[in-house]
Amino acid sequence: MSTPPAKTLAGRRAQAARNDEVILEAARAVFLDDPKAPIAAVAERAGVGISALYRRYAGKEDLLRQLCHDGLRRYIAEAEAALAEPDDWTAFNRFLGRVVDADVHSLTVHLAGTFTPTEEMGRDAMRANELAAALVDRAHASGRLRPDAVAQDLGLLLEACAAVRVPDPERTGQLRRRQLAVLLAGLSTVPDADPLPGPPPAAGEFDWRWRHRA
Amino acid sequence: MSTPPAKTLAGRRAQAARNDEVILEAARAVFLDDPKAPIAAVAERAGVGISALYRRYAGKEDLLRQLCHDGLRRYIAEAEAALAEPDDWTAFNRFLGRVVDADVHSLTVHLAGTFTPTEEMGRDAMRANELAAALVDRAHASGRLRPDAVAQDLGLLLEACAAVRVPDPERTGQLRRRQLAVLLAGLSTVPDADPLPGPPPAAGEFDWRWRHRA
DNA sequence: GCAGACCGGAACGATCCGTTCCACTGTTAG
DNA sequence: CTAACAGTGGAACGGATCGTTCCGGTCTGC
Repeated sequence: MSTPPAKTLAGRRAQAARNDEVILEAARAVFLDDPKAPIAAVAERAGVGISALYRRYAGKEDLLRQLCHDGLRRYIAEAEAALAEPDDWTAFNRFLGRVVDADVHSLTVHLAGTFTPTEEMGRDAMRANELAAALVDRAHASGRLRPDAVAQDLGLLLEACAAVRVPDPERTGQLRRRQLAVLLAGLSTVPDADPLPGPPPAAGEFDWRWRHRA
Repeated sequence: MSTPPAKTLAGRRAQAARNDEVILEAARAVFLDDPKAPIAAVAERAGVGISALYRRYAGKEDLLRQLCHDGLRRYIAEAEAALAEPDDWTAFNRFLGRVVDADVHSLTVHLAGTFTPTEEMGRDAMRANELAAALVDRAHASGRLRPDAVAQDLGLLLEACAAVRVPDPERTGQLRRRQLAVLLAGLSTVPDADPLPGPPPAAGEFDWRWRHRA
């Protein structure tokens, strides 16, 4: 037993293990393109049958939840990585660039509400918020972030970038980077700027995604 | 004949005429909230039966098209009104504020693709682009708009604002205004700004909405 | 007072999609 | 070598949704 031929792609077991990844990858691509896509589309994209999906996930909701949780974890990982960066403003900058490039936000936002979140997700979401707030604090400390920007503005910013969409995925990435650059410039300190209008976004105002969805 | 009682709200005719508006208003509200809402939802919101809808529109697609065309006309009207403003930068500013407040973009973007556009809409879309380009030109002339911003950036900007969404519509409006303020600050001229990355959005890159939608 | 505009809403038919089920295949344990 | 079986493809099912049609009823305008 145990890897009879040492080759990495032998046997049914290995094939199955590889399918694990293929399916997740396909699901990510498909649901990123259309959050309401049928499950069959995922199977087709992955080049497997529907059974291969149902063997791994209890149902569509289960798959969606896992996918979304992965996105959340990625977000946290990027935040932690950015916090290791010594320069405050660079950390802030780098973090946003990474998150936008990884398209984490689309997953999180467009999929939230299509499943009932686990408690662990709730905890992770809290941690994500804390990390983001820490990055914003440091950005404020650097003096490069305009004083009336708040942590929740990150949500707005990421949503804005995720909204950019053209048929070609690569081009989409470029345009999102452009959008991000504009937004970052808008959030930067300038001498004679008018203050941002209206009450700033509050803490709970974006968590509604993690709860209902009538 | 002709208005036997001079009152504004008498008779079946008047009721019918009023329904015209009520239905359009309901349709706007419903499809703004969910572009894939069933037609029955519009009828319910309007407080009328389904027949009242089908008496006025050949089908769902017809209603959607009309709704979207109205949005386009509103966009054009706002652009023309803004062009009458003497100060270049103020015109640019005012125009965007109005369009964001009127939520024109949501209609246009989320509904496009759900119907086959008429030729007149194609012409109107062209005119809209010309007017927007004129506003951008004037904004450039004022020296307040950063030189590497192009007309197509308006599309990106409006999309970003429309992406902001919370349950309460009024609050949504406030947050969009905030978003707009950040974006405008980002598009404003500042002395030592880094140039915007990547190739700028090109002319045809957003017209794909007006064509297919597999 | 009657023809018909106008309307409400039930009913229909088509479509779509999540899930189940079963036959099949190559693998692995003994 | 072979009997079990994990793993799979994909057809089929049942439920839900939704656009559209249709019919019976009501009130107006002449």
